[in-house]
Amino acid sequence: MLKKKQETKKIRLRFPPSPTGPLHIGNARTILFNYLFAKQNNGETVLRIEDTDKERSKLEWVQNIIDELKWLGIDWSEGPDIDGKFGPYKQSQRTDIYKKYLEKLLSEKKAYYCNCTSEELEAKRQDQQSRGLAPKYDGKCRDKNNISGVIRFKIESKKVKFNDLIRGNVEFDSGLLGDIVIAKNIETPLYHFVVVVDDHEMQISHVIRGEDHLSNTPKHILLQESLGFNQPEYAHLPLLLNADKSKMSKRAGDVAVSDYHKAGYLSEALINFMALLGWNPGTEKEIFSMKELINEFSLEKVQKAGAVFNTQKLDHINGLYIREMPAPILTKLCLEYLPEDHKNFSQKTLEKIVEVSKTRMKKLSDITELTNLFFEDNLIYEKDLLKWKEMKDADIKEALLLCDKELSSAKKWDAKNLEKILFEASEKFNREKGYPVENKGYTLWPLRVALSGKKASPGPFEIAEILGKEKTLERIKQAL
RNA sequence: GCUCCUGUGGUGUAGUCCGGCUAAGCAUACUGCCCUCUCAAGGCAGUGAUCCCGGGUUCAAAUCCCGGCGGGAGCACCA
Repeated sequence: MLKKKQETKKIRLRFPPSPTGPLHIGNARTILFNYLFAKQNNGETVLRIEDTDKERSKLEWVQNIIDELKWLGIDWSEGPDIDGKFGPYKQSQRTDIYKKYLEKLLSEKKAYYCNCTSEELEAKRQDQQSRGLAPKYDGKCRDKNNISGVIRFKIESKKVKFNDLIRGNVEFDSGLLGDIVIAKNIETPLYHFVVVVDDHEMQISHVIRGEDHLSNTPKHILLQESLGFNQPEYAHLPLLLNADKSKMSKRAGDVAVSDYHKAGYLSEALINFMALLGWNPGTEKEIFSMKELINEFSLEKVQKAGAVFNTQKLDHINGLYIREMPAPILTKLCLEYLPEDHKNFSQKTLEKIVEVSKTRMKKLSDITELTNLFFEDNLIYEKDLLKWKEMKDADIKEALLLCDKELSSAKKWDAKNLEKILFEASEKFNREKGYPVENKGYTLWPLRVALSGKKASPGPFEIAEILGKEKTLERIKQAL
């Protein structure tokens, strides 16, 4: 039945962020689902900036939203940056359109001016709540014929039913609502009103939004009915939750896409992870490119319960993408997390550094800590760290001396050859000292610590190859 | 308080519509083993869910019905 409607009607989705802050991760996920649904159905997408709240909306946030969406690989067919046939795409520039409909409602007596004071309203609200009633406007100004004040929309008391593509049939009693304010004045319409007008004007076919809007839907439907608009299809996505299961937008921590961007998450990984929050393909596959998501996404497979945003899983997926990434590209992305003097290193060397470190990375920013050993002139570490198991200090020294000697005469300076040389040295050393022959730790551990200054690092051969002969021998001497 | 949505291991989820094939699959996290000079990565294994609870229907229920309880969201001259 859904199919039939779609055949006759063009699929048009909208991305409606509000520029009162940076692009929120929950918002980004909602937009992603809109995007996937649109792309899959060959539909069009509209980026609509919901900036009717002049106090809180800022231009810089509009830019942040556009930048981060593009970074994520989400594009749109119409929007404030590229325009389109249903523009303008910032609500703050659409006042005339809203005004027209506002006047229509007013003249048809479907809306009216109200000049109750906020103190008065607040008192009534308190009273209603204390009596166990849902707080709602009592309709005092309904028939007063005021000519100024806020504009209220007359909500008729009835059962409002609609079909949600994810939740099925949903029913609300609009009698519990009370007349809602749809505009502060004729020039300043409010959210519920503009959203309904714009969705109609922009010919939006499907409204896919967060579950927090589920109980707002009857207001929108009533408004549509009064205005004579068609009703779009609705789908309400489960909310993104904090670890304590509260709504994620109410968290103070990292909730902006730009936070994750800066921390070094890859856009592909973030997209993959976000898609899995509330959706699954019904198979055991869980690594998806955007292209695959577009093919395999379906609203029917969207979960109904809220999904906790689990950073551990994000880290895992991100690590996976990092490991899969070709060295040149990964290196380029890592550049900004490397110290300034990385410019003294050749592209080839930087690639090697990244290559030997990438299995340890969860995020791009990890590269800083993981690779500082390659960029520092003098390593600072406790001499004790050089000791493998219960080795004697004298033996550590001897092991390092041996490494120094063998490496000094190495002809081919690459990891593979160095490994061969050092394995032989290790065997020789263990035999002389009476250590277990196969345990290479007696030489390799002191060597690796001498080269890295860390208890965990890439192997000594890789490090040596990257450092080069001169620097390698220098570090060994410093450790002695 | 009222309304609506929702409820499978710590987390994301499969299975729920069309009851039995799985006393619950996968992934993550955690633990251990293997690999190994270390840490990762990789391979293997394990801990962890009486499927929110209580009734009912049935030969049989995570799956159907009823009643509770828990969680969340919304009830703005914010969006």
